Amino acid sequence: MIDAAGLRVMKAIADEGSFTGAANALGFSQPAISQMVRRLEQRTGTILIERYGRQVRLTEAGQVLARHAVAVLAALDTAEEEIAAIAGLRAGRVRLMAFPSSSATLVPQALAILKTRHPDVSVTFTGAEPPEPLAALRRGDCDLAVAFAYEGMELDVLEEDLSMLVTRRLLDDEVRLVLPGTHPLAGEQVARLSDFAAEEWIAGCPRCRGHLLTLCTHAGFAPHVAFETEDYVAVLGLVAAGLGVALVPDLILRAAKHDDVVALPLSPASRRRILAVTTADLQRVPAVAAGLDALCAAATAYGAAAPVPARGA
Amino acid sequence: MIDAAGLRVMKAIADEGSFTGAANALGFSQPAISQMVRRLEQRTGTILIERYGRQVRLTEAGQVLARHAVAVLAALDTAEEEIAAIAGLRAGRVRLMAFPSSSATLVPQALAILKTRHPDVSVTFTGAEPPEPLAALRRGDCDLAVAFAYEGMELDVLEEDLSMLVTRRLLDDEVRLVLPGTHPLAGEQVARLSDFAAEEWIAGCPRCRGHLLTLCTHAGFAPHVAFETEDYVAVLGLVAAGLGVALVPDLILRAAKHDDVVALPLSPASRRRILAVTTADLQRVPAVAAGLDALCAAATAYGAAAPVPARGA
DNA sequence: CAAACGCATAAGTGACGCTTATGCTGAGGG
DNA sequence: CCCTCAGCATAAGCGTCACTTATGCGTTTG
Repeated sequence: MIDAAGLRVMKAIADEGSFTGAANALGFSQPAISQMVRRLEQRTGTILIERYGRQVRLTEAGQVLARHAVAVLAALDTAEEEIAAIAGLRAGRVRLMAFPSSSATLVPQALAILKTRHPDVSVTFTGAEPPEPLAALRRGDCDLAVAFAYEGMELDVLEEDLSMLVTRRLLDDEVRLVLPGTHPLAGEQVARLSDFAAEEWIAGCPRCRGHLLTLCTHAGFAPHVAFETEDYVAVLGLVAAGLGVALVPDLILRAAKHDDVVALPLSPASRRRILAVTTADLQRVPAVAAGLDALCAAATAYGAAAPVPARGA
Repeated sequence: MIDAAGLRVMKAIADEGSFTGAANALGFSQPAISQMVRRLEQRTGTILIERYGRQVRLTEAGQVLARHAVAVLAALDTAEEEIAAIAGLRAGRVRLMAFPSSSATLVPQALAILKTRHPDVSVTFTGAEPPEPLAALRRGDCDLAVAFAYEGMELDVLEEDLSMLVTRRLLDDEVRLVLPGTHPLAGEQVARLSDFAAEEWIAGCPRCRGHLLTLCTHAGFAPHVAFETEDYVAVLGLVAAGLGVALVPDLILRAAKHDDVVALPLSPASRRRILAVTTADLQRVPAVAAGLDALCAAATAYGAAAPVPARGA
């Protein structure tokens, strides 16, 4: 019934004291104001303006409208400003979720970059096991997720479902074989899996374990998995203690170094692909896009840096 | 940029959880909602709604809009309600002004009627000498005025300027000659002015004095005005004390009776016309119209009542 | 796997609201 | 006292905005 335009007109008339003045102030022609007022009057069924001679005055009802106009227009302006702030990255929010082992390296770097670039964007981060980040993304509880996928897996059923989501490739994380420094093959340049068929194996997260099994199957043996833990620091500790060997992604090795272990590139090489995931719509939200960019920047920084040497520093 | 309709749509989507639900709630078709959202999004330059599969969710910006929507729409509703209250006489204001001698009789009666009929309409009354009520009306400081005009005056210059104002005739107030009860002519049925050419005269307000002079001129003499006061109680007191005679309107005699005086009808009769005055626009304001009606009702009540008897009760 | 549900898109159309042009009336000045 | 200016009202014209119906495509559900 009453719209913002009408209120704006009433306020302009109250401020300017005339239809012509209001028209100039609002960038309309004078008849436009006349018509607007008439429409308002017949919509409200009340006379809003008293025409006396060639001056106009607001009636009580007109003053009511003009008074409410300031509140309504102010609220509208506030809303617009908040929207503009979100659009201009002077505000806004990104809710990031990632698998735990990314939390040590890539994510902190990305968060730091984002904070530097856009200090007013608020970021929340939650580490969670797959497929929780993507589930949260689908539920709307998260704006941006970091996921990974082992490449070369024949069975896509093991991969997470990426339908209706958009991904951005962050970096290819080379998987290395970690063995004790005292191991006979610790001096090699590369590691062939078949040479370790008789070893005891230490497996990481469920999907990493699946990847291990797949690779070993290709190499012609079934690994004997002696230990299983999602804590990669523990994995390295176990290896250092000589309790077995493990496949560990390079990204983790950079964060969790261990002096007593050696990490050899695999031959043939195997990588896991690390992806940023969001939805098509959220991708266009400035704060999310900024978060995405920050992740990419952090990833390229890692990619540019030399991979860890085979022998622990 | 953002209008009330857009906010209403955003709020409806937030409440209903779907475009279709919002469309039903607002009485629109579903594509109308789609288009509105798209328009809002390209106007704000921000994505407001995240379409995931066949469900829709508000983005942060969308939530901002929905949140402000409740405030803005509530303010709009409040404004509409206030206007409706004014239109429905559940609120509103009448600022009444009248010449002092009306304050004792007509105006209190009218105010009582108005208060009974519309208890929620707020009335303010100010007594003021002419032409102040009409000046206030022109300035916009008053909504309704009570004025009077002596009829039969050749010179309209003495009357108040009624241009650009609308009037409503309330009642014709007969002017009587007031003389002491002990006066030789106190027993007559009517009074001929020429019989009082030698009397001392007591005059009322300036315009009443003008009227007196006009009437006496017609009667062929120039009155000797011994006293002048705007206080009609004082006039009656002076007459009762035998200090002179006076012309006093019937309306005043009803309020200010005095046992020791006699009020005779004039021959030929003379009346002053009492008018309600307002502007064409204010006439259409419900509260003003109600005030006008109340004045008319009070006036007809007075007209119906028998005029005061010649001899004081 | 089929049906249903929900949003997006396209085309059409009606009406709402702004513009220019003009008239009328009151206010101010010569 | 008349003339001119200023300001609101009205009329006619027209462009555009927004809502409608019809349809398609995708996802979800039985």
